[in-house]
This record gives sequence, C-alpha cells and structure tokens, in this order.
Amino acid sequence: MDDAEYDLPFFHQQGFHRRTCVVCGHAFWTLGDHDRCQEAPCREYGFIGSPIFARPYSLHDMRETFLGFFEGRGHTRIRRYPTVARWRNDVFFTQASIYDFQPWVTSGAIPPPANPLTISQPVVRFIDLEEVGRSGRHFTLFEMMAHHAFNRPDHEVYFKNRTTELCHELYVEQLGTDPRSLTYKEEVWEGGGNLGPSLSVGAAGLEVATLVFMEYVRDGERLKPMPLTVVDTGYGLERMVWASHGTKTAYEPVFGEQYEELRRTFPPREAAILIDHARALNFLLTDGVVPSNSKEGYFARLLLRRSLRILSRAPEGPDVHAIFERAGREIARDFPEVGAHRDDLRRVIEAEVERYRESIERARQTIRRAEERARGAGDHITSDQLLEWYDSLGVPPDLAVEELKEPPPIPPDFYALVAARHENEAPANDYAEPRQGLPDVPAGVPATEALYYADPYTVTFEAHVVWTDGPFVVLDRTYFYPTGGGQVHDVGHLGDLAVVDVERHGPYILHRLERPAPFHGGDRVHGRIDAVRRTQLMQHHTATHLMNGTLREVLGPHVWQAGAYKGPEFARIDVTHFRPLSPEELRTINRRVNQLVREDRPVKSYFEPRTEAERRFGFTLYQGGAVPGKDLRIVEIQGFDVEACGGTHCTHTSEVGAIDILEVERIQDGIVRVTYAAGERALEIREQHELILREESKRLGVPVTDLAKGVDRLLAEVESSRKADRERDRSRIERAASELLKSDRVERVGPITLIAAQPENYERSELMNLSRILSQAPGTVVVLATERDDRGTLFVGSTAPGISAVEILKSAQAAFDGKGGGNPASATAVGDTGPALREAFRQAHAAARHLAREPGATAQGPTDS
RNA sequence: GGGCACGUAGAUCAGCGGAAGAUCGCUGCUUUCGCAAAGCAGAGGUCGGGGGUUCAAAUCCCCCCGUGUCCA
Repeated sequence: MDDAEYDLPFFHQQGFHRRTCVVCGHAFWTLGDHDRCQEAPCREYGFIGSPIFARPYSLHDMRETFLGFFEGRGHTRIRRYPTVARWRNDVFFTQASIYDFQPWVTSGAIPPPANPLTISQPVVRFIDLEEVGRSGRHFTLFEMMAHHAFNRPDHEVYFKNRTTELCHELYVEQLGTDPRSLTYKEEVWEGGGNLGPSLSVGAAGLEVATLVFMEYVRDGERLKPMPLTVVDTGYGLERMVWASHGTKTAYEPVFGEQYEELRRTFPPREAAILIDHARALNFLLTDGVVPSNSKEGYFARLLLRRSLRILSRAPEGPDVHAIFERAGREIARDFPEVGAHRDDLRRVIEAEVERYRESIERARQTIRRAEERARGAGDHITSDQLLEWYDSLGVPPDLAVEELKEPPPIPPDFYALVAARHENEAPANDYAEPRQGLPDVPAGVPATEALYYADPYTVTFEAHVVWTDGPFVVLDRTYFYPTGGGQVHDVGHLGDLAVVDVERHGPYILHRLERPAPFHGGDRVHGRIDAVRRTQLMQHHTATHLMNGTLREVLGPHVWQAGAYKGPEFARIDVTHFRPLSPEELRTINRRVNQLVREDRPVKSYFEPRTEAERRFGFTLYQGGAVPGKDLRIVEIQGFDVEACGGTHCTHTSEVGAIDILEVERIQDGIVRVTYAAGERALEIREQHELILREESKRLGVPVTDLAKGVDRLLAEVESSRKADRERDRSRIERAASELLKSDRVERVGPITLIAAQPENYERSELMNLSRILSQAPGTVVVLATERDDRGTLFVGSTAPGISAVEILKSAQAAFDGKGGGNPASATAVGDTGPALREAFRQAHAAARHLAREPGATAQGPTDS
C-alpha cells in the first residue's frame, strides 16, 4: 500500500508526525514522542492502575456515550443484527459489525439502512475460546462499536480523513484521553477479495480502535478502485470500559457483581468462563440458535457443556439456569429482546442439560465396560483411547480418568491431538456461488419493474422487451415471479412461447423461454402466467407464514425458520427446535393452522422503512434471513405473524383453503421439518389418501375405521405362516433325524457315535440343522453329503472334543474339489457332484472312523470349557 | 458441511468370517396363607435397510436410513 494512502490532511493540521515503531517496524502517526506504537506487544499495558479516560464507565454508559457522540455528528443509530448470520452462508456468526452489511450493501446491490450509521453490534468469536478467562481480556461475545459510511461516486459521505478525525475527537474530547498518548499505526486490511489501508489506534498498550477503508478490488497484481468505498471501524466496547477502570482484568468492570459472587465458589478463570458463556448463550439462544451437534448449534452446545463441566465440580454452587438468567437480566437492560422469552430459553437449556446427562451416563458405562474387558485381557486403557472417546463419545478426558481404575496419562497436548485427527477434513464452504448460466445484462438496460409485489392476482399483461439473449428475455415490467425466498418461479407464456424459468439477476428479471426468443428490443409482448400454478404457490407461501407463526406459538419463541420451500406440489418449512414433535403437538399445530385459515384474517403486503419496521416488529421479521436495504417488504397476517418477505401472497387467509400436514421429520439435530400442502393440492392429496384407504379397506374386507385392526390381523397371519414354515422344516428334519438314528447309519467306534448319511436335496442350513439334532448327545460325529442345484455339499459336525470336524473335512475336500472350511464343531465344503462327492463322503467317513479310534478320542470333554 | 463411533431379544449390551448369546424384564411351574425371594422350564431375533465379496456374512466392502459425538 502506497505511503500516500495514510498521509491525511488531518494529521498535518493537528501537527502529527510519522514515526516507525522500533519493535514492529510499522509506520505510525502520533502527537507524542513515542519510538514505538502504543499497542501490545510493542509496549506493555500502561492503563492498569491508571485509566486513560477521564472517568470510569459502565458498559451502558460507554455504549451510550459512543452512539450519542456519533449521532451528534450526523450518524443514524441502527439496531443490532442477530448474532447468527443467517443472511450469509460462509460464516455462522456475526463476527464484526461490517458483517451486517455484507455482501449486499458492501457490493452496492442494496442501499444501506442509513448512511452514515453507528451501531453497537454484539459479535461472537470462537477462535479465542481457550483464552477466555485466562488472558483477562478475551470474550466469546463482545460488543463491537462502529461507525460506517458507504461512499458512491455520486454520493461521498466521508472517508479516511473524517473517520480519523472523528475517532480522535471521540477519544480526546469526549473521553478525555491525552492526545499525545494515541498512535495511529499504518496497516493493510484484506478480505473477501477487497483490500485497503487501515489504521490501528493504540493507547497505553491497548488497541482502542481499528479504522478500515475498503477501497480496492484485487485484480491479479493490480488494484482496481471499488465503485463503492466503505468505512469499516471497530471499537471494542468491553476494552474501552476496561481502559476506563484500569482494573487488573477486563472481567471485573464488564461482569460486575455476578463475577464477584461466582468467585466465592470458583477460581477466577472458571468464574469468568461461566459468565462469558452465559452472556454469549443469552444472545445466541435469543437469536434462535438451538444447541445441536452441527453448524451453529454445536457452538451453543460447546459453551453449555463447558459450563456444565465446570459446575459439576461444585455441586453445592449455583446451577446453570441461575447463572444464565442472572447474566440475561443484566443484558436485558440494554437489549430487551434478550430477556423477553426467559421461560422458553429455560426449556431449551433444560433439554440440552438432560441430553448431556444421558450422554455422559452412556459414556461412563462404555468406559467401565472397556476397562473390564481390557483388564480381562491383561491389558489397560491407553491415552489414545481417551482421544477416541472424546472424539466419538464426547467424554472429556478428565472425566474418563475419574472413571478409570488404572487411568492412562492425559497427553499435555490433548486438544491439539484432537485437532490433528480433524486436520484432513474438507474446509468450510465459501461465499455462495453466484447463480450459474445466466447471461450478463449490459449496463444501461433499465431495471425490471416487478409488478407482482403490488398485485399478485394479475396474470395477463402487456410489456416491452428491453433486452434478449438466446432464450432469455428482459422486459420493462413483469408479473412473472422469479425464483426467490424459497418460492419457485412462475411459468406461462410470452406471446406464443412458453416461459420455462424465471430468475432474478441483479435488478433484472430474466424470463427463459422454451427456445431462443424471436423478440427485439422495443417489441410489445403479451404475458400470460399459469394462473393455477401461481394460485397454488401463493397458497403455499401464505400457508408457510401461517405454519411458521403457529410453530412459534405452539413450540415457543426459540423456533426460527431455518429454511423453506414453496413449490406447486407441496411446501415445507424447517425450524429450529430441540426435540421431535409429539403427536399432541402435531395435532395442536394442525388445528391451529387451519383455524387461522378459517378466521379469514387479512394478509397485508407493503413496503416500510427498515428502522420503522424493526421498531414495530423486532427481529422475528427476518425469518427468511436478514434483508438489507432501506425499505423492507412486510407481509403481515393481521394479529398473528409479520415477516419481511418478497413472495406472492393471498390477501386473506381463507384463500389458503386448507392446510394438510403430510410429514414431520427431524432432518438434523436441532432442526424439525414440516411438509404440508394447501389449497387445491391439499384437496388432491386428501382425495388420493382417501382413495387408497377405501381401496385397501375393500381389499382387506374391513371398514376404513378398522383398517389398523385388519393390517394387524394380516401381519399376524404372515408371522404365523412364517412360523409354521419354520416349524414344518424343523419337523421334517427331525423326522429324517429320528429315522437316521434308528437306521444302520449309526455306528459305535470306541467311545464315539459316528453317523454318516447322504440325504437327498438338502440345503446347507438344513444339513447343519440335521447334524445338530443328530449330534445332540456329546461324543457324536456326523458326516453328511447332499446334492442340490448341481452342487455337492459335504458337512461334518462333531460334539466329540477330541475330534475336529474341520480336520475331517480337510482330509476329504480335495476329492470333490470342495471349497470350504469351518471349526472343530462344524465344517462345510461345496464342490462337485456325483462320483466325486461320493468319493469325498467315503473319505470323510473313513477319516472320522480313523480319528475315532485314535487314543485321544473321547466322548466327554473337559466340562469347564 | 466434514471426520469418527454406534444400530443384535421388551431394556442394557457381548459376539466382529464358520451351528445367534448374557444380564434384567416377561410367561409358566415348584416353594409360600399371600407377597418378596429362590430354583426349574419357556416364550421372545428377517443381528437398521439394500447391494456386493465368499463355499460360508451379525461379522468384510459399497450405498442408503437412523442415533451419538467431535471438528469447522
């Protein structure tokens, strides 16, 4: 980055000079006479015991001071975004305030909610989890204070100079920092293909702000200026509060009294972890994360289980709910939504605590059994086993060691070894790929006016072609709905040609025709939408909002939409929930959702300024993911459900007709999927089902109401006939056995009873059973041969301990080219038929007779074996 | 999203290429005035589903389905 990037008029006006840090080598600007930048590790902390601000601040005071300062300087205060970044698929959590505006605002696709703006954004970072409680300054969740400006060529708000000036003014004039103690270190920021200069602001060893200027796009080796430049700043609120107190760690002023109290029971590190995790969980659960074994849910589980593990070491201490709720009440003073559904969150935590208990109990059993087995084998549990248990059973190594009589040592680098087990795994997914295969519309083509928002009922219209490319057509205005928001696209006709697909592409709506478009720019075309399909899509979409609201109502406000699909055949919604739905819950949901249909509530769709909509309805608006932009399209089912949504909807709930739940499944831990049909499709499916019921009841000859009984009867019949088959086989074999036992096939050879026979057409398993019956008495050797399906089978069974069935078999196998083997008790080989088989049988018989005469042959073996 | 582990009798699990098992529970009998308990006997299994390898698969391989867990 060019030095000139940092050479700001502000620095010169104020009399800053540029130095180079003797430690890190970075250039920095200062009014003082430092030879190094004022950030650790280049210099040690200097604010402990001597705060750098004029007075101590609480979190609340500092937040208000910051936001007020920027409001006083032309910024609009924006509400926080959820800590779960549902609007992005490259990350789970909001890790910086700028995440709120990526990718739509920062790419220029959608205008920011305000410009410039200021915000306090709680952010979650798991990268430093191990440092929490240890370093005295790390948190899983912290508030990133920020002021942002988005500059377009035609509208410059402010950039580097003003940003730096504002920052300096905040610290010096508002907070009373000695201007000579501040250093502005030159750095380069890079991320997501963009980069730009940044200034890291240090004071007394602390990095008190980062000022990032997103300015360039990397284009190979060259840098291209961005059409939209962005001021991205970050000020750690907890850090600022800490610096205002100058305490030993940041935890005292941030965690306050609760920290003092917990420290009476727990060491400082554990007390800090407990509160830190409780704070983060309060935000995460409020924002709709349900603890689970994958994705964002796992991080919530991790925090909770770490806390439970600590708490289990102090059984007399407070329980997890007490700590969680205490922390929640503290947060609710400034973020009321966090305290709003405490009972519901309590249930979520209870369910998770229960699962943890079960999981630990299971693990304990496994450990005990494994050790018994190992000891039985004269072996012991290895450190490697501890690793395996942690990975596959979730047993913390210290717990495993507690449980073992002879524990192995826990490797000092245990968690590094765990990480090593996972290092060859696929990396996390990236930004969403832009939709493939759509042509780029050249600049200058006017944006498509989307008419379906205002009027979802019109299905025929006139419009002008503004651009075409092969089968793709862009009109000046359209009623065709493009795939989006989980709703599939319309189909229909433009002129005589079928529209097979409709996609949104930037500001354009692309109609894809069945074949290349014969249109030219300026042509007037007649559009006709498949009204039946559109109506069905509208019914499914409105049904989905009804279902979503009902699920929240019945299951609790922890329920958030985690995905949805509205097609012409059926619709489905995935929601966060901590256990499968019970039949009673399902019934309640079914009743309620259809009641709402019958109530014929008005459904209003309208645009509203974002800040206003958020103020009125809160974050549950964003069920389909956060929608940036100044104005939101609101779909409001009167008195029931409000969501930001771009889909086509019925205007009254009765138009949905009816909703039939088709299927409920747990698609993953923490996510429940409900599939249903509405309107005409609900009727169709109901008719299909009824037809099936009627036909099947006719087939079974029972009334529909007795179908279950009929099926039970049928299954019982199947079962008993299978049993009868088995019984018949058994008695046939038993008969054969008793005939054999009476025949001259039985001979006594010394202490051994030898039975050799060649029954006809037996299966291998039948031979085995026959032999089993024949050799019930100990000291019996059985040799059997049979032919079936052009294969000869030779079977030897032995209950004489000294005589090995497999040995006898081996001696005869070659005679009929038999393949097989076995053990001393039983052996089988399959090979040729005819004379070869008879020869093998003869050899086996002879070998058995020979072995029986050997001195080692006994009828009774050692009884203890 | 990926790795690993696990799905065997009503329950908890063993077996991990050669003739499906243990414990508890269940049923019956013995014993008892009755209960508990004990003893004896018995019922209960398409070894999650589907392909494959093999003379032979609960066991090995592949694909599904389900559960648990760890990591991103």
